[in-house]
Amino acid sequence: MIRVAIVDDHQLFAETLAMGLSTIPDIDVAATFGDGAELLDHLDELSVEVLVMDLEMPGLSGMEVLESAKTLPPTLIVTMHSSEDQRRQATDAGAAGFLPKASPLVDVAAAIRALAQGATLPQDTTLSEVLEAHASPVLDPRAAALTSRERELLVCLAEGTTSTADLAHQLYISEKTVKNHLASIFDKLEVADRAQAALEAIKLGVAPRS
Amino acid sequence: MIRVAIVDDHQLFAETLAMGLSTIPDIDVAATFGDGAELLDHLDELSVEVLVMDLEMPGLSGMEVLESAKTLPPTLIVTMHSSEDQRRQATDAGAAGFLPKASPLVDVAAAIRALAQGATLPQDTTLSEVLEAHASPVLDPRAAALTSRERELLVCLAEGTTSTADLAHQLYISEKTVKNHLASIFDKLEVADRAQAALEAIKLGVAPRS
DNA sequence: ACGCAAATAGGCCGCAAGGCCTATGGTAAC
DNA sequence: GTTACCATAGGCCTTGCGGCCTATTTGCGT
Repeated sequence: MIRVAIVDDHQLFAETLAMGLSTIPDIDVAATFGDGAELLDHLDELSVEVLVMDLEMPGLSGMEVLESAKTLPPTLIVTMHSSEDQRRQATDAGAAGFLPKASPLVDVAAAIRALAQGATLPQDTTLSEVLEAHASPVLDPRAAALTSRERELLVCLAEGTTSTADLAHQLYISEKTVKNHLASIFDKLEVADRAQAALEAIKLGVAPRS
Repeated sequence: MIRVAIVDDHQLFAETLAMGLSTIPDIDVAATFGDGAELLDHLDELSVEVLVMDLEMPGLSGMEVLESAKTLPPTLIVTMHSSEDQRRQATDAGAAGFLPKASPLVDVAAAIRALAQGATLPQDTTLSEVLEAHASPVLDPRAAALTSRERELLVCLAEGTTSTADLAHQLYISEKTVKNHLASIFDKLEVADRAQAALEAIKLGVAPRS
């Protein structure tokens, strides 16, 4: 779980980005702030691993935060007007990555993973390679232990197919096999029943959030 | 379920706004588009009830869309630089509402509900009253039939407390009562067991999405 | 060639879950 | 003051779930 803080003066953007990132199973949004001053007031208490910040902000701007604070976590700049100048300025000031707000969410997630591992984002054409290398979420060890068939079953479960008979029909296997798979799922996810398994599958990103 | 389309050239914003709005139980995001031309190409097929659009866009801007298209659904403008001029221009061109991107998500949701009912957002101080009037989601009739105690039980369920005994302890009631509540929940939500009830509770917004 | 894990399938058993019924005290509506 | 609904609680019964075994076939790695 990578702990992230978001700093952006547009509340709607900050809020929805927080929600979007929260749905990614290996990213946890610890807090969101409206400007740099707020951030610096609370950063110590939060043990944040990666910072996601806008440059344009009222009060303390992102640029000023980068320049003033010495001990920031690796910081990803996500900004609207991404000129070459800004980019250079920001990286000179200590930003570990720089993405335009036109990027898709998966790229932001990939960038966060890269920064969490101590990497910095290149500004040249190798950027897309770095992002692709970190494209897939780091699965929880419990979820990683699941076999492909167990994952299929979990998806059905999380979509509301809960009875043994229905699961058997939907997967073209016998009821006995369904129960076997379920038993090993319960074991691996450390849960007691179908209900908990379905909820856990969604939390871990194994099944989609409808 | 209010069907909404989002138009914004900043993919990250459009994507996360779509996710954020999707988590609101009475709002359904039918599609997102990157500029006005894309929107106009597909709008007919989608039967969208409310449009959420940025003004600043490459290609066909929001302003141009408002002026060119005659038969748009009620349109909410969500923009970054909200000057009085822009606001007047947009409403003159047919926008039914205007909010800055600094607004919280709940306000956007409230505005969408207002527009879906045919209202237009006022620009004066009565705006907050209108938003407050539409602040709470229009609950699914099935969820609306639940009693307060049944909702409490569903929240526990959706958070992973699935056994009768645990539920009884957590709510300070007997196991028998838990089963009674569950039975009426199954009846009202039209589900068969605890697993489906937990999933449905999250879908309907009765229980939080952790 | 061998071993290991996954996917399939079955048997057996005990307990919990879900269906269906009655009942009582409290409270809000009319 | 009567009606209606909610929250509480219990009994009874059947089915299905989950726990614990064994077993066969397939495929992958070495």
